[in-house]
Amino acid sequence: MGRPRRLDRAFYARTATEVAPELLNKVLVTPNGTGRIVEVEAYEGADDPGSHGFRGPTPRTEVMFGPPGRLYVYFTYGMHWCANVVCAEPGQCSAVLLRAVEPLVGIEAMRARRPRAQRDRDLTNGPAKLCAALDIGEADKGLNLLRAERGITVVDDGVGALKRPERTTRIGLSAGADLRLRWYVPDSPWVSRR
DNA sequence: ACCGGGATGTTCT
DNA sequence: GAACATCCCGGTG
Repeated sequence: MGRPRRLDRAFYARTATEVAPELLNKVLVTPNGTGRIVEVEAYEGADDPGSHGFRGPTPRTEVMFGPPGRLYVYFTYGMHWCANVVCAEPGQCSAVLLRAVEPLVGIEAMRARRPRAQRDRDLTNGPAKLCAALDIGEADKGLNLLRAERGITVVDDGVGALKRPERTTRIGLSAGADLRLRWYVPDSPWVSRR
């Protein structure tokens, strides 16, 4: 296992549907902690009624239409931040929602930022939970993962891709609920749900 | 275990 | 005014 390597532009410059399963087992790095990605969902553009970009770019979603390797961060339900990795070439809409990570570094600080979590497995097993645990929010909108802007990036630490990731429909949608664009690490206790 | 509802504010119709 | 890529809590079985 070599030194951790930052994911590059070529990795992200494909459709989210291609990138998403390959993001499993990669490591999300922030100044506030790190976690292994164990659950993701792909969101495409015009073909995907579940995507925020389905009806074209808006001030909120323009990051998803921009260059790959940026962070699309959005605010939802009046309370929660969620984070996506932007994929594909500029002009296309494609992004991968980070739904769950396994804490690796900084778990004590994550406990402090998630005081309601009774068990460690509840710290980061949801898209808004992991953003709270790692303090990802408004300030991180559009940041460049390729340059580790604000200290945030995704690295490959050599663990390797999953041979057989579990694949299901996405969670929490009405439109596009039939598309099977969710992947997770089988048997991981850190996944949001089975 | 499952289920229902409240919190909370931005975005879009 | 409705919907929302969510989370948390309190009910019941």
